[in-house]
Amino acid sequence: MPIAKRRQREISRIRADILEAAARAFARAGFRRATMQDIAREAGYTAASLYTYFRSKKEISEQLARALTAEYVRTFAEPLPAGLTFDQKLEMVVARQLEMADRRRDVFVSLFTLQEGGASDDCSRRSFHRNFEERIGSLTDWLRQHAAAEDIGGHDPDLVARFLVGFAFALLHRWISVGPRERLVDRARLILDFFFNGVRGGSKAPRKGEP
Amino acid sequence: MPIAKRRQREISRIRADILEAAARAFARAGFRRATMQDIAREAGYTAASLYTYFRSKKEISEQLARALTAEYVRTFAEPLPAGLTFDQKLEMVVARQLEMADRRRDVFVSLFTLQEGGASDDCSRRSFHRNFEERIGSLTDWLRQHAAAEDIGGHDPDLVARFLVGFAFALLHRWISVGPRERLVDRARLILDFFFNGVRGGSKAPRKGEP
Amino acid sequence: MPIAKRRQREISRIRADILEAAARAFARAGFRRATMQDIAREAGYTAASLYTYFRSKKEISEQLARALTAEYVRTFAEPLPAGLTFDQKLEMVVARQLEMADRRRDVFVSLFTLQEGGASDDCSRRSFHRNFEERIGSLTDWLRQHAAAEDIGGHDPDLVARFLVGFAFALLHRWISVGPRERLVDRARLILDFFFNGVRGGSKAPRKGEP
Amino acid sequence: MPIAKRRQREISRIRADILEAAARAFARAGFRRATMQDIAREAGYTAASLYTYFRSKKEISEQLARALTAEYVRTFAEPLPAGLTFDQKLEMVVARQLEMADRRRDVFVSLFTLQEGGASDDCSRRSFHRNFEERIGSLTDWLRQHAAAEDIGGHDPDLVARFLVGFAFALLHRWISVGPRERLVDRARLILDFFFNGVRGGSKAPRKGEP
DNA sequence: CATGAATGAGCATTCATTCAT
DNA sequence: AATGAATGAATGCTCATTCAT
Repeated sequence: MPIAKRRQREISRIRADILEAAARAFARAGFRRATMQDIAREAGYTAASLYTYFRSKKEISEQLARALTAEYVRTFAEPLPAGLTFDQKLEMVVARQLEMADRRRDVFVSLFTLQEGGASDDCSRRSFHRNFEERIGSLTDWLRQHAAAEDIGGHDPDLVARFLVGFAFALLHRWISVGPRERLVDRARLILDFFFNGVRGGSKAPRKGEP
Repeated sequence: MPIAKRRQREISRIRADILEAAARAFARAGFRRATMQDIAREAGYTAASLYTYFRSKKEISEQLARALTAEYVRTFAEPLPAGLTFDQKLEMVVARQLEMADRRRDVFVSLFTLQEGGASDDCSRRSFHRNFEERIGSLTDWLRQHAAAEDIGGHDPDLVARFLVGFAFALLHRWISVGPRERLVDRARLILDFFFNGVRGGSKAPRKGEP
Repeated sequence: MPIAKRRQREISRIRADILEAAARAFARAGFRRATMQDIAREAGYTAASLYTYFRSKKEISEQLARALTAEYVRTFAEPLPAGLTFDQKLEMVVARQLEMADRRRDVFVSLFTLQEGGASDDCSRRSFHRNFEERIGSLTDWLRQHAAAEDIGGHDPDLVARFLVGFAFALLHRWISVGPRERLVDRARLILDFFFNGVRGGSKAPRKGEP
Repeated sequence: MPIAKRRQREISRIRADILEAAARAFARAGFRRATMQDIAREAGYTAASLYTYFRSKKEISEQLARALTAEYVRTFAEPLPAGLTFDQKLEMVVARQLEMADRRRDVFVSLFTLQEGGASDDCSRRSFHRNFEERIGSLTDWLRQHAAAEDIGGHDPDLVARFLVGFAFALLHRWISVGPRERLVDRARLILDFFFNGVRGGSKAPRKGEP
């Protein structure tokens, strides 16, 4: 039945579209404020139609969080070239993540905004938090696997992971603030420099005035 | 008319109490989900009574944001001992801020959560954002005033400021996640170390395993 | 054109099937709560398909009521053996009706439940009521035709008819309540006894304890 | 605090009013079809206001069913003059019930219509059924207490109770149908006659043509 | 001043119905 | 003929806000 197959694909496609639309709507207005109408409008449907593809607003946000997390985690899962030093590996991973953020702009803002939770009840806050922590956790795991203790100065990998995410948060916010005049991915080296060497760190390259 | 004066003070006191209550309510449930009833219960009033002191929920959130920002800015404004190096000054300022975060825990969570906006309309999002940026701005200004270019490695002060806030975000989130088993302020040195020297930075002191 | 004829029969058959399905769905959930999906599932179709055979949910319920009434009325219309006394005739008719109730259990429950109306507007309530009254009316007519005044103690046939239906209601409800451990038709004699002689009536047969 | 007392009474009064309004609305349109707006309009409030007094539509219907059942049960609970025969006692009880039906007309129709249930889920159907059966049960109990076996011809009291309710159903339906041209309570003797002696029973009084 | 009560504006969700395939 | 998908019209319920007491 290639027709059923096609249908299935079509449905998956539409579900993905709706999730994208939801990401935009959530990014713009937050989870609670974004109404089903908003999401529907963004997706080119009516609110009622969304219920053909998702059982509830809650399910939309959960699946969105899940999808974002999955995409995020995938940046670690994808294999790295053999024979790289830790520093090189980290640079690649950070670059991948920033590239992803560049590519999925609206969606990425949700990542730090979904705090409101995936739904109306308390378990939704948990749901968001769980997802956020899942991301931290996957980065922590990656560090444990690829970094020797001296690579991260003997620090707790969980803390290190959070600092890295903190950098991302900083850049993302700037990006939101000043607009996308620059690609995040171009800042990968900067983050790494900061991360490895600190503000006055070793990068001898002459600094250009930042925009 | 000292009686009018007293009344005025009383009102200011109550307004401050309500803002504190709102901060707790927002921290617990997010801006949208926290109802006027929630705030009122937290403050020991009924919802209707809040309207004696504030015109609307929006005004509450705005004033809260304003108050938080003011308190934050004050950590820069307060005079520093003369004759300190930049590094010492920054450590003091960071310590002050972390101490404030420790002291006003619930309130501080709002700072990163209020993203939902200060009210139902779009201008409220702006309002929150404006406040957030105001904080970045004041830190940037402080850096411009107190840091020579080489103190911050020739980087854009705005970027540096955001990185510092990124550190705070990282720690704060960890703190939310693992619970307040430790005071943030105790991590001031760690942040500074990281900030100045990076993950493998100079602090020769042996690292203890982080909890 | 025997093919058109066959098609016609097929359509009638399907319409009847759908009505049966609707009866089950209505019996289970009430008219309003039973959705077109419910009916369709019960009938082995999709909701959209029902519209091939009926213009609306309202039409379904109306036709169902009509069909039930018709079936009910048929219990009178079918000829009775000649030469019976009124009591014997009534017993036969009552037995026929109870037998019908036994046979079409689900459907029969609707009869007293459809009160909710045949549709969303007021005229549907009328519609149900009209059908209910039509049934009463046909029984009344039957009494007028077959009962001499003294057969029913000089009472108003309409009242007598309602009392008979009241008995049926009583038994039906018991049946719903205690489950179908017994066939209604077995109670025909009981009803007649009650009807003719009252609770302490003449049936000298020793009473067995009821279950 | 007589003021709190008064408030409490006022609230009880309003709650009772709303239940009455709900009874009218349900009687007119059935449980599902009657909207909160309908009830509110009937009660002279807006829909939102009802939520000050009841948590949900479901709670309204449950409390209504409870209240109706309680009022019904009270017709048995109230003491009867000593020294009456069973027949006399039953006549008094039946008269009380019919008088109640006369007095609370709208409410009483609900009694046989609420079938749709007290709410949207299945437990509501149960809820209604439970209430209906509770009424049957209380009548059954009353019969067990006051009727000797020969008083009810050795029949199962549960069955007898249902027959009595069947009579009420019959009259009530007639009443709805032909309008309230007569008071139900005036028919108490008729019911009793029928009940004790059947359609051709002993009452020698000349029958008048029924309206 | 504090509050109980009332309400208008919304919102998530359901469902009968339509229509292109 | 059968259906998956789309949708307008409701509907129960929430909540910020107002107001009389």
